Amino acid sequence: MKNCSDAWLEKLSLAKNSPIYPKGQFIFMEGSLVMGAYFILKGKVKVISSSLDGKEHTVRLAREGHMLGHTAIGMEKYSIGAVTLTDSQVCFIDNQTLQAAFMENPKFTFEVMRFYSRELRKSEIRTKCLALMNNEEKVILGLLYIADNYLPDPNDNQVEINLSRQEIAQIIGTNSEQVSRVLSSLKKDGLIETHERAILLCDIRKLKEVISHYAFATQY
Amino acid sequence: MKNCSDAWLEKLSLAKNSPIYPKGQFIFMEGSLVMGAYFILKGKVKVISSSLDGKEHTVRLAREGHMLGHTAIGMEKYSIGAVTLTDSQVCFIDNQTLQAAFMENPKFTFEVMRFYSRELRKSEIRTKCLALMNNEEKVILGLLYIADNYLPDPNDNQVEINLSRQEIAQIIGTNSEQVSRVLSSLKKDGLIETHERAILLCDIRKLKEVISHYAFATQY
DNA sequence: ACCCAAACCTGCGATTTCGCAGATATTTTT
DNA sequence: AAAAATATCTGCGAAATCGCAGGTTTGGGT
Repeated sequence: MKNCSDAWLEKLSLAKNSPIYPKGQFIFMEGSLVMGAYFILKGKVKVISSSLDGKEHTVRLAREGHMLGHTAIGMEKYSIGAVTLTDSQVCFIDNQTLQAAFMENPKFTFEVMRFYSRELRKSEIRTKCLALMNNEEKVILGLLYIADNYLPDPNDNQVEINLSRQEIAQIIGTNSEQVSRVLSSLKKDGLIETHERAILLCDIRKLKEVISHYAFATQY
Repeated sequence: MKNCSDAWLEKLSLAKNSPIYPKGQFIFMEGSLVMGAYFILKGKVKVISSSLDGKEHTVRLAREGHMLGHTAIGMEKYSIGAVTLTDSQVCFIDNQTLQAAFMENPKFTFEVMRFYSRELRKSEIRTKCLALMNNEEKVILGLLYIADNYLPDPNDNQVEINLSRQEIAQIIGTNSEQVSRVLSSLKKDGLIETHERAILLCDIRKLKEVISHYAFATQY
Protein backbone atom coordinates (compact mmCIF):
# COMPACT_ATOMS: atom_id res chain seq x y z
CA MET A 1 0.00 0.00 0.00
CA LYS A 2 2.49 2.58 0.97
CA ASN A 3 5.28 1.55 -1.34
CA CYS A 4 3.88 4.52 -3.21
CA SER A 5 4.94 7.32 -0.97
CA ASP A 6 8.53 8.45 -0.49
CA ALA A 7 10.05 10.49 2.29
CA TRP A 8 6.67 10.11 3.87
CA LEU A 9 7.43 6.52 4.50
CA GLU A 10 9.58 7.75 7.35
CA LYS A 11 6.87 9.88 8.84
CA LEU A 12 4.47 7.03 8.55
CA SER A 13 7.00 4.53 9.76
CA LEU A 14 5.98 5.23 13.30
CA ALA A 15 4.35 2.11 11.98
CA LYS A 16 7.01 0.14 13.75
CA ASN A 17 5.67 1.42 17.03
CA SER A 18 2.12 0.55 16.13
CA PRO A 19 0.22 -1.38 18.78
CA ILE A 20 -0.77 -5.01 18.43
CA TYR A 21 -4.45 -5.54 19.14
CA PRO A 22 -5.36 -8.97 20.50
CA LYS A 23 -8.04 -11.05 18.76
CA GLY A 24 -11.58 -9.82 19.36
CA GLN A 25 -10.55 -6.26 20.20
CA PHE A 26 -12.26 -3.13 18.86
CA ILE A 27 -9.95 -0.89 16.82
CA PHE A 28 -12.67 1.74 16.75
CA MET A 29 -16.37 1.61 17.56
CA GLU A 30 -19.44 2.76 15.74
CA GLY A 31 -20.34 6.18 17.06
CA SER A 32 -16.89 7.13 18.34
CA LEU A 33 -15.19 10.35 17.25
CA VAL A 34 -13.21 10.38 14.01
CA MET A 35 -9.57 11.26 14.56
CA GLY A 36 -7.95 9.70 11.50
CA ALA A 37 -7.53 6.50 9.58
CA TYR A 38 -5.99 3.10 10.22
CA PHE A 39 -3.71 0.87 8.16
CA ILE A 40 -3.57 -2.84 8.88
CA LEU A 41 0.07 -3.92 8.99
CA LYS A 42 -0.65 -7.49 10.04
CA GLY A 43 -3.73 -9.57 10.84
CA LYS A 44 -7.40 -9.90 9.92
CA VAL A 45 -10.15 -7.46 10.75
CA LYS A 46 -13.92 -7.33 10.31
CA VAL A 47 -15.82 -4.13 9.69
CA ILE A 48 -19.21 -4.20 11.37
CA SER A 49 -22.35 -2.12 11.41
CA SER A 50 -25.39 -2.49 13.62
CA SER A 51 -29.12 -1.97 13.38
CA LEU A 52 -31.04 -0.54 16.28
CA ASP A 53 -32.61 -3.89 17.14
CA GLY A 54 -29.24 -5.15 18.28
CA LYS A 55 -28.49 -7.19 15.20
CA GLU A 56 -25.00 -6.78 13.90
CA HIS A 57 -23.81 -7.13 10.32
CA THR A 58 -20.31 -7.65 9.01
CA VAL A 59 -20.01 -5.35 6.02
CA ARG A 60 -16.44 -6.16 4.99
CA LEU A 61 -13.39 -8.24 5.84
CA ALA A 62 -9.97 -6.64 5.71
CA ARG A 63 -6.38 -7.83 5.93
CA GLU A 64 -2.75 -6.67 5.69
CA GLY A 65 -2.35 -3.55 3.58
CA HIS A 66 -5.96 -2.44 3.85
CA MET A 67 -7.10 0.95 5.03
CA LEU A 68 -9.91 1.50 7.53
CA GLY A 69 -12.03 4.38 8.62
CA HIS A 70 -11.04 6.92 6.04
CA THR A 71 -14.55 7.11 4.63
CA ALA A 72 -15.51 8.82 7.86
CA ILE A 73 -13.13 11.75 7.42
CA GLY A 74 -15.20 14.88 7.19
CA MET A 75 -17.87 13.31 9.34
CA GLU A 76 -18.06 13.65 13.09
CA LYS A 77 -18.47 10.01 14.07
CA TYR A 78 -17.71 6.60 12.66
CA SER A 79 -20.75 4.94 11.16
CA ILE A 80 -19.00 1.57 11.36
CA GLY A 81 -16.83 -0.29 13.80
CA ALA A 82 -13.75 -2.50 13.33
CA VAL A 83 -12.88 -5.62 15.32
CA THR A 84 -9.79 -7.82 15.04
CA LEU A 85 -10.36 -11.46 14.03
CA THR A 86 -6.75 -12.40 14.80
CA ASP A 87 -4.00 -10.63 16.71
CA SER A 88 -3.33 -7.62 14.48
CA GLN A 89 -0.86 -4.78 14.21
CA VAL A 90 -2.61 -1.58 13.20
CA CYS A 91 -1.10 1.80 12.42
CA PHE A 92 -3.03 4.99 13.21
CA ILE A 93 -2.58 8.10 11.09
CA ASP A 94 -4.23 11.35 12.11
CA ASN A 95 -6.29 13.36 9.65
CA GLN A 96 -3.79 16.14 9.06
CA THR A 97 -0.82 13.91 8.36
CA LEU A 98 -2.88 11.78 6.03
CA GLN A 99 -4.24 14.78 4.20
CA ALA A 100 -0.73 16.15 3.68
CA ALA A 101 0.50 12.75 2.48
CA PHE A 102 -2.26 12.67 -0.09
CA MET A 103 -1.44 16.12 -1.42
CA GLU A 104 2.26 15.47 -1.80
CA ASN A 105 2.11 11.91 -3.14
CA PRO A 106 -0.19 11.63 -6.14
CA LYS A 107 0.79 8.02 -6.72
CA PHE A 108 -0.15 7.15 -3.19
CA THR A 109 -3.51 8.88 -3.53
CA PHE A 110 -4.02 7.16 -6.85
CA GLU A 111 -3.40 3.73 -5.37
CA VAL A 112 -5.75 4.42 -2.47
CA MET A 113 -8.35 5.50 -5.00
CA ARG A 114 -7.90 2.26 -6.91
CA PHE A 115 -8.18 0.32 -3.67
CA TYR A 116 -11.53 1.93 -2.91
CA SER A 117 -12.80 1.48 -6.44
CA ARG A 118 -11.93 -2.24 -6.29
CA GLU A 119 -13.56 -2.56 -2.88
CA LEU A 120 -16.65 -0.87 -4.30
CA ARG A 121 -16.80 -3.42 -7.09
CA LYS A 122 -16.42 -6.26 -4.59
CA SER A 123 -19.12 -4.83 -2.40
CA GLU A 124 -21.47 -4.53 -5.35
CA ILE A 125 -20.88 -8.15 -6.31
CA ARG A 126 -21.63 -9.13 -2.73
CA THR A 127 -24.83 -7.07 -2.72
CA LYS A 128 -25.97 -8.68 -5.93
CA CYS A 129 -25.23 -12.20 -4.74
CA LEU A 130 -26.89 -11.75 -1.36
CA ALA A 131 -29.94 -10.30 -3.10
CA LEU A 132 -30.32 -13.15 -5.59
CA MET A 133 -28.99 -16.27 -3.88
CA ASN A 134 -30.77 -18.82 -1.70
CA ASN A 135 -29.46 -19.83 1.70
CA GLU A 136 -27.11 -22.58 0.62
CA GLU A 137 -25.52 -20.42 -2.04
CA LYS A 138 -25.13 -17.53 0.39
CA VAL A 139 -23.29 -19.72 2.86
CA ILE A 140 -20.94 -20.98 0.15
CA LEU A 141 -20.38 -17.40 -0.98
CA GLY A 142 -19.58 -16.45 2.60
CA LEU A 143 -17.09 -19.28 3.00
CA LEU A 144 -15.34 -18.31 -0.21
CA TYR A 145 -15.31 -14.66 0.77
CA ILE A 146 -13.69 -15.55 4.08
CA ALA A 147 -11.27 -17.91 2.34
CA ASP A 148 -10.23 -15.15 -0.02
CA ASN A 149 -9.39 -12.92 2.91
CA TYR A 150 -7.46 -15.68 4.70
CA LEU A 151 -5.63 -17.39 1.85
CA PRO A 152 -2.00 -16.40 1.42
CA ASP A 153 -1.82 -17.86 -2.09
CA PRO A 154 -4.92 -17.50 -4.29
CA ASN A 155 -4.03 -20.71 -6.09
CA ASP A 156 -4.34 -22.82 -2.97
CA ASN A 157 -7.27 -25.19 -3.01
CA GLN A 158 -7.68 -25.70 0.73
CA VAL A 159 -8.01 -23.42 3.69
CA GLU A 160 -9.12 -23.67 7.31
CA ILE A 161 -11.58 -21.16 8.70
CA ASN A 162 -11.92 -20.38 12.37
CA LEU A 163 -15.03 -18.27 12.70
CA SER A 164 -18.14 -19.15 14.66
CA ARG A 165 -21.41 -19.98 12.89
CA GLN A 166 -22.74 -16.73 14.24
CA GLU A 167 -19.91 -14.74 12.69
CA ILE A 168 -20.40 -16.42 9.33
CA ALA A 169 -24.12 -15.71 9.54
CA GLN A 170 -23.43 -12.02 10.14
CA ILE A 171 -21.35 -11.84 6.98
CA ILE A 172 -24.12 -13.14 4.75
CA GLY A 173 -27.11 -11.76 6.63
CA THR A 174 -28.73 -14.89 8.00
CA ASN A 175 -28.68 -16.72 11.35
CA SER A 176 -26.49 -19.40 12.85
CA GLU A 177 -29.09 -22.16 12.44
CA GLN A 178 -29.17 -21.72 8.68
CA VAL A 179 -25.39 -21.78 8.56
CA SER A 180 -25.29 -24.99 10.60
CA ARG A 181 -27.80 -26.69 8.32
CA VAL A 182 -25.87 -25.84 5.17
CA LEU A 183 -22.54 -26.82 6.72
CA SER A 184 -23.99 -30.23 7.65
CA SER A 185 -25.19 -30.71 4.11
CA LEU A 186 -21.82 -29.66 2.62
CA LYS A 187 -20.05 -32.03 4.99
CA LYS A 188 -22.27 -34.88 3.82
CA ASP A 189 -21.27 -34.04 0.25
CA GLY A 190 -17.58 -34.08 1.18
CA LEU A 191 -16.99 -30.45 0.23
CA ILE A 192 -15.92 -29.45 3.72
CA GLU A 193 -14.69 -31.09 6.91
CA THR A 194 -15.09 -29.85 10.45
CA HIS A 195 -12.59 -30.47 13.23
CA GLU A 196 -13.93 -29.22 16.50
CA ARG A 197 -15.03 -25.73 15.61
CA ALA A 198 -12.76 -25.17 12.63
CA ILE A 199 -14.04 -25.55 9.08
CA LEU A 200 -11.74 -27.00 6.43
CA LEU A 201 -12.66 -26.11 2.86
CA CYS A 202 -11.36 -29.26 1.15
CA ASP A 203 -11.89 -28.20 -2.43
CA ILE A 204 -12.29 -24.49 -3.04
CA ARG A 205 -12.55 -24.91 -6.80
CA LYS A 206 -15.48 -27.31 -6.46
CA LEU A 207 -17.23 -24.91 -4.10
CA LYS A 208 -16.82 -22.15 -6.64
CA GLU A 209 -18.40 -24.35 -9.28
CA VAL A 210 -21.55 -24.73 -7.21
CA ILE A 211 -22.25 -21.01 -7.45
CA SER A 212 -20.53 -20.43 -10.79
CA HIS A 213 -23.78 -19.70 -12.58
CA TYR A 214 -23.65 -16.37 -10.79
CA ALA A 215 -21.17 -14.75 -13.12
CA PHE A 216 -18.40 -12.88 -11.28
CA ALA A 217 -19.53 -14.22 -7.91
CA THR A 218 -16.05 -15.58 -7.27
CA GLN A 219 -14.23 -12.53 -8.51
CA TYR A 220 -12.96 -11.36 -5.15
CA MET B 1 -16.23 16.75 -9.74
CA LYS B 2 -13.73 18.40 -11.94
CA ASN B 3 -13.61 21.77 -10.28
CA CYS B 4 -10.52 20.17 -8.80
CA SER B 5 -8.29 20.10 -11.82
CA ASP B 6 -6.82 23.17 -13.51
CA ALA B 7 -5.47 23.60 -16.99
CA TRP B 8 -6.73 20.10 -17.50
CA LEU B 9 -10.22 21.43 -17.45
CA GLU B 10 -9.51 22.58 -20.98
CA LYS B 11 -8.28 19.23 -22.12
CA LEU B 12 -11.28 17.61 -20.55
CA SER B 13 -13.61 20.27 -21.81
CA LEU B 14 -14.06 18.36 -24.98
CA ALA B 15 -16.93 17.78 -22.61
CA LYS B 16 -18.89 20.32 -24.55
CA ASN B 17 -18.76 18.00 -27.52
CA SER B 18 -19.87 15.00 -25.52
CA PRO B 19 -22.71 13.02 -27.03
CA ILE B 20 -26.21 12.95 -25.59
CA TYR B 21 -27.45 9.40 -25.12
CA PRO B 22 -31.22 8.93 -25.36
CA LYS B 23 -33.09 7.22 -22.53
CA GLY B 24 -32.60 3.46 -22.40
CA GLN B 25 -29.31 3.49 -24.29
CA PHE B 26 -26.21 1.51 -23.30
CA ILE B 27 -23.18 3.70 -22.52
CA PHE B 28 -21.07 0.56 -22.31
CA MET B 29 -21.95 -3.11 -22.03
CA GLU B 30 -20.80 -5.87 -19.73
CA GLY B 31 -18.05 -7.75 -21.51
CA SER B 32 -17.00 -4.98 -23.86
CA LEU B 33 -13.39 -3.80 -24.02
CA VAL B 34 -12.19 -1.19 -21.55
CA MET B 35 -10.97 1.96 -23.26
CA GLY B 36 -11.37 4.51 -20.49
CA ALA B 37 -13.83 6.03 -18.08
CA TYR B 38 -17.01 8.09 -18.34
CA PHE B 39 -18.21 11.21 -16.55
CA ILE B 40 -21.91 11.96 -16.39
CA LEU B 41 -22.43 15.62 -17.26
CA LYS B 42 -26.22 15.47 -17.22
CA GLY B 43 -28.86 12.81 -16.66
CA LYS B 44 -29.47 9.61 -14.69
CA VAL B 45 -27.78 6.27 -15.28
CA LYS B 46 -28.11 2.77 -13.86
CA VAL B 47 -25.16 0.42 -13.51
CA ILE B 48 -26.16 -3.17 -14.14
CA SER B 49 -24.66 -6.62 -13.78
CA SER B 50 -26.08 -9.93 -14.92
CA SER B 51 -26.07 -13.53 -13.78
CA LEU B 52 -25.78 -16.32 -16.29
CA ASP B 53 -29.42 -17.29 -15.89
CA GLY B 54 -30.44 -14.08 -17.59
CA LYS B 55 -31.42 -12.22 -14.46
CA GLU B 56 -30.16 -8.69 -14.29
CA HIS B 57 -29.33 -6.69 -11.21
CA THR B 58 -28.95 -2.94 -10.83
CA VAL B 59 -25.91 -2.45 -8.64
CA ARG B 60 -25.86 1.33 -8.48
CA LEU B 61 -27.63 4.48 -9.64
CA ALA B 62 -25.58 7.40 -10.82
CA ARG B 63 -26.25 11.03 -11.74
CA GLU B 64 -24.56 14.29 -12.76
CA GLY B 65 -20.95 14.46 -11.62
CA HIS B 66 -20.49 10.74 -11.13
CA MET B 67 -17.78 8.67 -12.72
CA LEU B 68 -18.36 5.32 -14.39
CA GLY B 69 -16.23 2.44 -15.49
CA HIS B 70 -12.95 3.42 -13.97
CA THR B 71 -12.89 0.38 -11.70
CA ALA B 72 -12.31 -1.64 -14.82
CA ILE B 73 -9.07 0.09 -15.74
CA GLY B 74 -6.32 -2.48 -15.67
CA MET B 75 -8.80 -5.20 -16.61
CA GLU B 76 -9.54 -6.26 -20.12
CA LYS B 77 -13.32 -6.11 -20.09
CA TYR B 78 -16.06 -4.32 -18.20
CA SER B 79 -17.69 -6.52 -15.57
CA ILE B 80 -20.67 -4.18 -15.47
CA GLY B 81 -22.79 -2.29 -17.95
CA ALA B 82 -24.30 1.20 -17.84
CA VAL B 83 -27.69 2.26 -19.23
CA THR B 84 -29.26 5.71 -19.31
CA LEU B 85 -32.51 6.19 -17.38
CA THR B 86 -33.10 9.63 -18.87
CA ASP B 87 -31.54 11.45 -21.80
CA SER B 88 -27.97 11.94 -20.61
CA GLN B 89 -24.83 13.74 -21.69
CA VAL B 90 -21.78 11.63 -21.00
CA CYS B 91 -18.12 12.52 -21.46
CA PHE B 92 -15.60 9.83 -22.37
CA ILE B 93 -11.98 10.07 -21.24
CA ASP B 94 -9.41 7.58 -22.47
CA ASN B 95 -7.14 5.74 -20.08
CA GLN B 96 -3.97 7.67 -20.84
CA THR B 97 -5.47 11.13 -20.51
CA LEU B 98 -7.16 10.17 -17.27
CA GLN B 99 -3.97 8.66 -15.89
CA ALA B 100 -2.04 11.82 -16.67
CA ALA B 101 -4.74 13.99 -15.12
CA PHE B 102 -4.52 11.95 -11.94
CA MET B 103 -0.75 12.31 -11.71
CA GLU B 104 -0.71 16.06 -12.21
CA ASN B 105 -3.75 16.97 -10.12
CA PRO B 106 -3.51 15.52 -6.62
CA LYS B 107 -6.64 17.34 -5.50
CA PHE B 108 -8.57 15.85 -8.35
CA THR B 109 -7.34 12.36 -7.51
CA PHE B 110 -8.13 13.00 -3.87
CA GLU B 111 -11.71 13.98 -4.64
CA VAL B 112 -12.19 10.94 -6.86
CA MET B 113 -10.86 8.80 -4.04
CA ARG B 114 -13.35 10.36 -1.62
CA PHE B 115 -16.10 9.76 -4.15
CA TYR B 116 -15.29 6.06 -4.29
CA SER B 117 -14.92 5.74 -0.54
CA ARG B 118 -18.37 7.34 -0.06
CA GLU B 119 -19.84 5.08 -2.73
CA LEU B 120 -18.33 2.10 -0.93
CA ARG B 121 -19.98 3.16 2.30
CA LYS B 122 -23.31 3.54 0.51
CA SER B 123 -22.94 0.16 -1.12
CA GLU B 124 -22.21 -1.47 2.22
CA ILE B 125 -25.29 0.10 3.78
CA ARG B 126 -27.30 -1.23 0.85
CA THR B 127 -25.84 -4.72 1.27
CA LYS B 128 -26.66 -4.72 4.94
CA CYS B 129 -30.21 -3.54 4.40
CA LEU B 130 -30.96 -5.98 1.62
CA ALA B 131 -29.55 -8.79 3.74
CA LEU B 132 -31.63 -7.99 6.81
CA MET B 133 -34.86 -6.45 5.54
CA ASN B 134 -38.14 -8.06 4.60
CA ASN B 135 -39.87 -7.39 1.30
CA GLU B 136 -41.82 -4.32 2.27
CA GLU B 137 -38.81 -2.66 3.83
CA LYS B 138 -36.68 -3.46 0.80
CA VAL B 139 -39.16 -1.80 -1.53
CA ILE B 140 -39.27 1.32 0.65
CA LEU B 141 -35.47 1.34 0.73
CA GLY B 142 -35.43 1.08 -3.04
CA LEU B 143 -37.87 3.96 -3.46
CA LEU B 144 -35.81 6.15 -1.14
CA TYR B 145 -32.61 5.16 -2.91
CA ILE B 146 -34.12 6.15 -6.23
CA ALA B 147 -35.52 9.35 -4.74
CA ASP B 148 -32.09 10.26 -3.44
CA ASN B 149 -30.65 9.93 -6.92
CA TYR B 150 -33.48 11.96 -8.48
CA LEU B 151 -34.06 14.72 -5.93
CA PRO B 152 -32.48 18.06 -6.79
CA ASP B 153 -32.87 19.32 -3.20
CA PRO B 154 -32.34 16.81 -0.38
CA ASN B 155 -34.79 18.75 1.81
CA ASP B 156 -37.70 18.17 -0.54
CA ASN B 157 -40.35 15.91 0.86
CA GLN B 158 -41.94 14.79 -2.40
CA VAL B 159 -40.65 13.31 -5.62
CA GLU B 160 -42.05 11.50 -8.63
CA ILE B 161 -40.41 8.31 -9.84
CA ASN B 162 -40.73 7.00 -13.35
CA LEU B 163 -39.27 3.51 -13.32
CA SER B 164 -41.10 0.30 -14.11
CA ARG B 165 -41.90 -2.23 -11.38
CA GLN B 166 -39.36 -4.52 -13.01
CA GLU B 167 -36.63 -1.89 -12.78
CA ILE B 168 -37.38 -1.22 -9.12
CA ALA B 169 -37.32 -4.96 -8.45
CA GLN B 170 -33.88 -5.22 -10.04
CA ILE B 171 -32.52 -2.58 -7.69
CA ILE B 172 -33.57 -4.42 -4.55
CA GLY B 173 -33.21 -8.00 -5.78
CA THR B 174 -36.80 -9.17 -5.96
CA ASN B 175 -39.42 -9.46 -8.68
CA SER B 176 -42.06 -7.16 -10.09
CA GLU B 177 -44.94 -8.96 -8.35
CA GLN B 178 -43.53 -8.28 -4.90
CA VAL B 179 -42.99 -4.64 -5.82
CA SER B 180 -46.58 -4.34 -7.04
CA ARG B 181 -47.93 -5.86 -3.85
CA VAL B 182 -45.99 -3.49 -1.60
CA LEU B 183 -46.85 -0.45 -3.73
CA SER B 184 -50.55 -1.31 -3.44
CA SER B 185 -50.23 -1.55 0.30
CA LEU B 186 -48.32 1.76 0.56
CA LYS B 187 -50.97 3.41 -1.61
CA LYS B 188 -53.67 2.17 0.75
CA ASP B 189 -51.75 3.74 3.64
CA GLY B 190 -51.50 7.05 1.77
CA LEU B 191 -47.70 7.06 1.68
CA ILE B 192 -47.54 7.09 -2.10
CA GLU B 193 -49.81 7.89 -5.03
CA THR B 194 -49.65 6.47 -8.52
CA HIS B 195 -50.64 8.37 -11.63
CA GLU B 196 -50.61 6.16 -14.64
CA ARG B 197 -47.23 4.48 -14.33
CA ALA B 198 -45.48 7.16 -12.26
CA ILE B 199 -45.05 6.83 -8.51
CA LEU B 200 -45.34 9.92 -6.33
CA LEU B 201 -43.67 9.66 -2.93
CA CYS B 202 -45.99 11.97 -0.98
CA ASP B 203 -44.06 12.04 2.27
CA ILE B 204 -40.44 11.01 2.08
CA ARG B 205 -39.82 11.68 5.76
CA LYS B 206 -42.63 9.35 6.79
CA LEU B 207 -41.26 6.63 4.52
CA LYS B 208 -37.87 7.01 6.14
CA GLU B 209 -39.47 6.57 9.55
CA VAL B 210 -40.87 3.20 8.57
CA ILE B 211 -37.37 1.81 8.13
CA SER B 212 -35.64 4.06 10.66
CA HIS B 213 -34.93 1.20 13.04
CA TYR B 214 -32.25 0.21 10.57
CA ALA B 215 -29.70 2.74 11.68
CA PHE B 216 -28.06 4.60 8.80
CA ALA B 217 -30.41 3.06 6.27
CA THR B 218 -31.32 6.51 5.04
CA GLN B 219 -27.79 7.86 5.04
CA TYR B 220 -27.45 8.09 1.28
C1' DA C 1 -61.16 5.73 -31.97
C1' DC C 2 -59.50 1.18 -32.26
C1' DC C 3 -56.24 -2.60 -31.67
C1' DC C 4 -52.32 -4.90 -29.89
C1' DA C 5 -48.43 -5.53 -27.06
C1' DA C 6 -46.55 -4.67 -22.89
C1' DA C 7 -46.86 -3.57 -18.15
C1' DC C 8 -49.36 -4.04 -13.93
C1' DC C 9 -52.19 -6.09 -10.25
C1' DT C 10 -53.75 -9.88 -7.30
C1' DG C 11 -55.21 -14.65 -5.83
C1' DC C 12 -53.45 -18.98 -4.67
C1' DG C 13 -50.81 -23.11 -3.89
C1' DA C 14 -45.86 -24.64 -3.57
C1' DT C 15 -41.60 -23.80 -1.65
C1' DT C 16 -38.31 -21.67 1.27
C1' DT C 17 -37.03 -19.48 5.26
C1' DC C 18 -37.59 -18.45 10.12
C1' DG C 19 -36.98 -19.14 14.83
C1' DC C 20 -37.97 -21.65 18.95
C1' DA C 21 -36.78 -25.65 21.56
C1' DG C 22 -34.47 -29.51 23.00
C1' DA C 23 -30.45 -32.54 22.38
C1' DT C 24 -25.50 -32.80 21.83
C1' DA C 25 -20.86 -31.11 21.78
C1' DT C 26 -17.15 -27.97 23.11
C1' DT C 27 -14.84 -24.58 25.99
C1' DT C 28 -14.12 -22.33 30.29
C1' DT C 29 -14.40 -22.07 35.12
C1' DT C 30 -14.15 -23.88 39.64
C1' DA D 1 -12.04 -33.73 36.74
C1' DA D 2 -16.63 -32.05 37.41
C1' DA D 3 -19.67 -28.34 36.63
C1' DA D 4 -21.23 -24.45 34.25
C1' DA D 5 -21.51 -21.71 30.30
C1' DT D 6 -21.40 -21.37 25.57
C1' DA D 7 -21.78 -23.00 20.89
C1' DT D 8 -23.67 -26.25 17.58
C1' DC D 9 -26.96 -29.28 15.44
C1' DT D 10 -31.58 -30.69 13.99
C1' DG D 11 -36.75 -31.27 14.05
C1' DC D 12 -40.86 -28.99 13.43
C1' DG D 13 -44.72 -25.75 12.97
C1' DA D 14 -45.43 -20.84 11.61
C1' DA D 15 -44.58 -17.30 8.56
C1' DA D 16 -42.77 -15.20 4.50
C1' DT D 17 -41.62 -15.48 -0.12
C1' DC D 18 -42.02 -17.24 -4.76
C1' DG D 19 -43.87 -17.64 -9.17
C1' DC D 20 -47.55 -18.93 -12.17
C1' DA D 21 -51.97 -17.67 -14.06
C1' DG D 22 -55.52 -14.85 -15.39
C1' DG D 23 -57.68 -10.44 -15.50
C1' DT D 24 -57.00 -5.35 -15.90
C1' DT D 25 -54.80 -1.16 -17.26
C1' DT D 26 -51.67 1.57 -20.02
C1' DG D 27 -48.97 3.22 -24.12
C1' DG D 28 -48.09 3.44 -28.97
C1' DG D 29 -49.22 2.85 -33.42
C1' DT D 30 -52.62 2.61 -37.32
